[in-house]
Amino acid sequence: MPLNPADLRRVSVFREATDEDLKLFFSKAILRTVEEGDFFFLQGDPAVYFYILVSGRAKLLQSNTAGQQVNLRTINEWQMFGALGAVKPGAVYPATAQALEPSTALAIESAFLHEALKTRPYLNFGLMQLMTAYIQEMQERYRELATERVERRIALTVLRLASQIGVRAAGNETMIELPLSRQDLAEASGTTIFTVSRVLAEWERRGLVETGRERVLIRQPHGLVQIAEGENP
Amino acid sequence: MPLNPADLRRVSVFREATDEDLKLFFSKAILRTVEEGDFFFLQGDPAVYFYILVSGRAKLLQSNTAGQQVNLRTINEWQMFGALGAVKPGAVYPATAQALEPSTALAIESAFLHEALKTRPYLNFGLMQLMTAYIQEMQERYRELATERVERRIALTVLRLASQIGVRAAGNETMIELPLSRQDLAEASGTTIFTVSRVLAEWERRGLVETGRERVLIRQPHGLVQIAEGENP
DNA sequence: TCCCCTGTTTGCGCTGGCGCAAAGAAGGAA
DNA sequence: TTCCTTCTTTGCGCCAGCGCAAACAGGGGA
Repeated sequence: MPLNPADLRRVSVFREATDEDLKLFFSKAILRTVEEGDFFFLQGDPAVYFYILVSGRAKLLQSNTAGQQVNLRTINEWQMFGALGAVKPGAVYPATAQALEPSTALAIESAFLHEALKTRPYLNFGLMQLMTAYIQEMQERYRELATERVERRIALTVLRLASQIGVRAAGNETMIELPLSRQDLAEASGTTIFTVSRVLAEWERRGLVETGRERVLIRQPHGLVQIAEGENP
Repeated sequence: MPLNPADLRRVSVFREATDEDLKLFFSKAILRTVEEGDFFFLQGDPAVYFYILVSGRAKLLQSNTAGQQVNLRTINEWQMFGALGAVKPGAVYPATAQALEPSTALAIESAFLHEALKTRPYLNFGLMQLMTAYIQEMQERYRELATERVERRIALTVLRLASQIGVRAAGNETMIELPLSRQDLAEASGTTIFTVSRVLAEWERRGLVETGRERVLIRQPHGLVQIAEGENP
């Protein structure tokens, strides 16, 4: 699959870019290929590059000193990640980026984006939009984690991930396929794989989902929405 | 206390502003006074204004449908808040801002900031710095909430708040005074006032803190750091 | 000074969800 | 096909922390 500068326009931040800018950024980009489970960067590394995921899927995670992990977000094709370093030169990545499948990404030096920001208002706006949306998502998730019970949290997480990285199941309008392990869901909803497993098993008994190894198929999105929102489910 | 445009320079975003810009923003500002417990804005209101706290103290909080609250951040003098609306015109406040003490703030129309951003790179940079720092804090807090036990979370919260809004106790270098109720601490650390009360009582027994009505005095910051970081306290 | 309001403490019981261990599937490699 | 690895399930026990209720205390107003 040969990439060309115009592909960059699929990245939200570059939607308004001129063709010249696209060429310029493209010429500065290095293509990096990463195996499933390997890392684009580690929490604490100097944030020299930012990335644009071209193919595959990745996750941003943070670990505490004991090694326990939480998933901060899941990255889809044509999304930017690791861009915080462009704002604060000399910063380190506050999280780790790990490939969920074999993936490729364009790597561009943060310093280059940093310079570009000075003269291109559309970039500033685009980045701020991204950051704003992300802040809002994190605030919501924080509230959910603090106030909601596990089952609801898992439902909210599954629905959120479905809208972000889910794909419609073949031959069906409403069914959504999620290629995530119990571990991934546990880390994304702030619980353990045991609890996720039990909750999904219960949902399967009720016909809401169908589960498999590293896979969740949502059969009745509406049922999950009810659990996620219901007053006393 | 008469305010003048130069005071705006105490706001991080305006540090690099020209004197003319300060005058301009100042001329657009309305001074709002708010009683303790009252609101600058409510979650869901159209984000027409952003604010700069001039005196007092406030908190940003979010509630879920059942009315349970979480504190997102505590706002000190000369900090901006409610500025997300400037990025997305037509947005609503994603959180509620409530005064912790009698407070005053300058209110400026978001649309004005939005326009100003188009021609003033320093504003873009300043705002992004703020947003970046806030994203990192939220990510950390999210991880803490997901992976740490209550006592450690409370210690982390108290230390964080101490650095953000604490004041040195009179006549002592290391002791820090925090004017927060158990309720505030519970909402900021994602637990209940009962648990906060019990934990603080235990710390007081150990001589780490001194507590009072809506007040915590940190006697041994180092002791709290140990709890916050200790492998197996 | 007393009263009232609001915040805090504490005892008690309970349970949601964690954590381990061990067994059970599902793929992949050879 | 068989073996091995990795992921998932399930039973079981347990306890951290929640939630209620009721008593307690501090501070401000009259």
